[in-house]
Amino acid sequence: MSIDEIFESAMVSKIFANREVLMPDYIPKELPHRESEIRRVASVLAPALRGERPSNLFIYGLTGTGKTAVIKRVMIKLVEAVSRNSSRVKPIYVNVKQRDTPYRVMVDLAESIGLRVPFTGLSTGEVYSRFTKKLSKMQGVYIIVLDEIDFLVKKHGDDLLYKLTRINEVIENAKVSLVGITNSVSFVEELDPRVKSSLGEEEIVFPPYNAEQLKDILETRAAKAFKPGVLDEDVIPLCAALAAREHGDARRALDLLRVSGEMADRLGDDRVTRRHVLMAREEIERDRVGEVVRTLPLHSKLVLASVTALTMGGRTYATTGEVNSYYRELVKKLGLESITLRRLSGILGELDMLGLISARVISKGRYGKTRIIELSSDPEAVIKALGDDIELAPVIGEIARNALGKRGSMR
DNA sequence: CCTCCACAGGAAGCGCAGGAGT
DNA sequence: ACTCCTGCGCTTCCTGTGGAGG
Repeated sequence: MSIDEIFESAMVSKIFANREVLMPDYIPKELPHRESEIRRVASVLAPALRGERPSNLFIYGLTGTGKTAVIKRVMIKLVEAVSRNSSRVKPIYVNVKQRDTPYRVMVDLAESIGLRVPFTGLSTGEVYSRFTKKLSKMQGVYIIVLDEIDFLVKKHGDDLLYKLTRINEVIENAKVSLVGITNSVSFVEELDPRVKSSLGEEEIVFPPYNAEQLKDILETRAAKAFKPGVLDEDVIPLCAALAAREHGDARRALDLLRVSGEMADRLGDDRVTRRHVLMAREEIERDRVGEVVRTLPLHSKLVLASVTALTMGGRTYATTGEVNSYYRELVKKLGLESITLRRLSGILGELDMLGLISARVISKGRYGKTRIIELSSDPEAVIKALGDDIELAPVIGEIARNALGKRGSMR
């Protein structure tokens, strides 16, 4: 295929009419099965149009239940209403998971009102006071949305949150209300009671979608995204069913549908079939694993490599102690300094949170307490991603060969 | 019923890089 | 040039603990 042909075929898809509609950051006009949530959010924020401060709002719901889409949709509508109305409302959206330190969140907030702040070098307090100073001189209602706020609190406490809930006492003209969005319901219990009561003036819970509802969502999007008649009839139900298994995550369902389409496109097929969905599912998993693994620090990679090596072949799990001794051998081979057991234990916890491994603590009575560690992602994807790190090449090669050997002997 | 293993996981703090202000 | 700030990966020191074996 010539370059021209590649570009040509990339421009005219046989499958997609408008792929954008399936992208994670696309905010649709219609959000099926979220009508009542939209109404509630809108009615909480509506006082902003009269120049009053809306109540602070807390939104709970698992990932992919439409929290972000709903709040963004309402904000868009709010801004539209404002331009007709002449009052001044400014929504500020920060995804805390991507900016997961108090400092970076403050930087985002500051930048959103037109302050220029360095990404390091100042104290958080300094950025905060510049922020309030500027805000004092401004007019209007500011709605600060902190998405996935639990990540910030879990790692750095609720200090910043506490300050933000009290910001109205400090500033003069502008009014600020907060919208907190969280995936974890239990997280609220860990908050300072003052923060809890202030932030939870209004609360809305987003229930997960069931397979039927996911189907509706996929169908409305698919109607815009795909050319007519390219989807096999069992594609959407399959995407919906697979995502419903993952606690009704709409984002996963949409990803699956989009990647299925991309698969068909890439293979030059005219229709999207069940087969493409199954391929898409694997590809998504590989991508996720690859990306997470690649950004890991060196010793985390080594720990992961140890877990992988130990859990391949006959063994299904390893204990912390086993991982530690394997890890120390790897380190020795590479001529590096090893980390302590305490740190290794912490890394295992982190890898667990990232979903690369699954670890649960058990007691073996007389023989102590330990973690039972399993690899919860595709070993080949992990090895491949680890192999991209040149520093690890010598040891990964051996582990990979070992894995292939063991699999071969099992056949 | 008590012990004691093999760790879990909290707390504090260190050294470094990147950067601001003075 | 100097001090002070942050995040990050890490260490040191520590207390806590489920349950098999005595």
